[in-house]
Amino acid sequence: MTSATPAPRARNRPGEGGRLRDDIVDAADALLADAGSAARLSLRAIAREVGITAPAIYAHFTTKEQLLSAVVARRFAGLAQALRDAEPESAEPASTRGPAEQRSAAISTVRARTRAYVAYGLEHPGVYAALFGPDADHLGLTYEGSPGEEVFAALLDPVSSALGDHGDALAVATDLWVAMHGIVTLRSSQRGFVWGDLDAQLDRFVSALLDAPRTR
Amino acid sequence: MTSATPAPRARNRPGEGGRLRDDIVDAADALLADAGSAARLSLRAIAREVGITAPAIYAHFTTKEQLLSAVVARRFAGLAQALRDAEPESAEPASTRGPAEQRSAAISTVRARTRAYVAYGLEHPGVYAALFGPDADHLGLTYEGSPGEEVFAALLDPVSSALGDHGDALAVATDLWVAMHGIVTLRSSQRGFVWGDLDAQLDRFVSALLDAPRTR
DNA sequence: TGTACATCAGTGAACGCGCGTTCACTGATGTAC
DNA sequence: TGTACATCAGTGAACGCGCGTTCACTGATGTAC
Repeated sequence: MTSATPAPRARNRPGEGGRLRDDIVDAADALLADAGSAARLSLRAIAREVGITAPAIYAHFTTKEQLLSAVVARRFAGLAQALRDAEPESAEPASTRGPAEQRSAAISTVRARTRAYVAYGLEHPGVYAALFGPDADHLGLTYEGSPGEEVFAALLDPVSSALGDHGDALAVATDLWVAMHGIVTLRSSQRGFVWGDLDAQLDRFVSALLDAPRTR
Repeated sequence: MTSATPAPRARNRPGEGGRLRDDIVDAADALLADAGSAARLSLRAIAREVGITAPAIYAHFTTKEQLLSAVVARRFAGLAQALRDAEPESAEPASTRGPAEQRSAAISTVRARTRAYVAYGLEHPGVYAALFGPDADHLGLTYEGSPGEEVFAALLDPVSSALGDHGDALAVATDLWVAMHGIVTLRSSQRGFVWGDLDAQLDRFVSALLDAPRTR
């Protein structure tokens, strides 16, 4: 990770300057993962991490904000992928399913994705804060609509499957998002509090909000 | 509130320098309420707001952190008081109550206090972030235990009354806190999201977590 | 009622810091002859 | 195989900024005689 003495960087060959761009984003991402928040992330620190002087960054990003946007966009995509990749522990074959089995499979997917979301947030609070924290909207991110939309969709889909016509899937998914966000940020900032078991807490929310029996 | 041209301040008389201390805390509090976060709050800005030079602050606070702690401590007390003051809309006389009435009264208190908490947070996101945000623990606040403890107690008490022996009051109160925190912070930072009705959302959480019938 | 004095609330200049950003430049590399 | 040259990735110095904090001081006030 970060070394006290920055490694001097071998200069790229002409035509390969683009490589530096990736290295810069990588370094910014690594620092963001270590540091507490995007606000504490300075261009100069990123340059130090890469082994470069700060002005060299301007060949690839016209502004600090633009660089941060690149980092955050990549992380958003990564989080959405992590949710989609999260599989329920005991996935059964999709065939020979009645409606009840389908509902319970969808609930398992919800559980798996909420666990993935919370794990992602708790592992790197600084990254999470950059995505969903107080200054998230100042980063100039412009997806279609809200930047968290792809992530939210990965939650809304299985909730819809689980509820079918019986319930307001949008409201339930929103409530789940709120609960997960609360878990990640409060557990990160209130280290002194006596938090119970994480999975049990998540499970309480999923069960209560989806009217499902608890698994633990 | 803040004026562009700071009002020149009349010098306190000898022996009355202590007055400045209160004015400084008031100004810092006002700026915190306006600004987004404590990190953006500078000693010099506070001094400007009071109509004083920055070094004058050091007569009353040895450090910026100590000043912020004073502000935050006062706000914590204010939030706890706001919760305790929150009364259910239709409070009935305490006499002639059976167990069922007592439970429903306790649930009403829970509803009232959660509404008060969320209202407090949404009205002043900067203040709220200073109390419960990512950097809250760096403020050097030392109550007995965690600084939010008095606030948490104001929530735990009615939850305990509502549940009696049937349920884990600590877990439910914790979940409610998490949900409220999620509501406040996500609604503050994700302004672009289509949030539904606030009271309805809060109500869903209270009902789901306390196994109570929904009121709306 | 008048003067000398001590108190002390608050000032003004200065410090060193890290920041984002600009600018003119250097010097290793690949290419053309 | 050797030399001149153009490219361009990255450097180094400098800018103005606001910050927290320090220090020696000023000058209005209340008090003692």
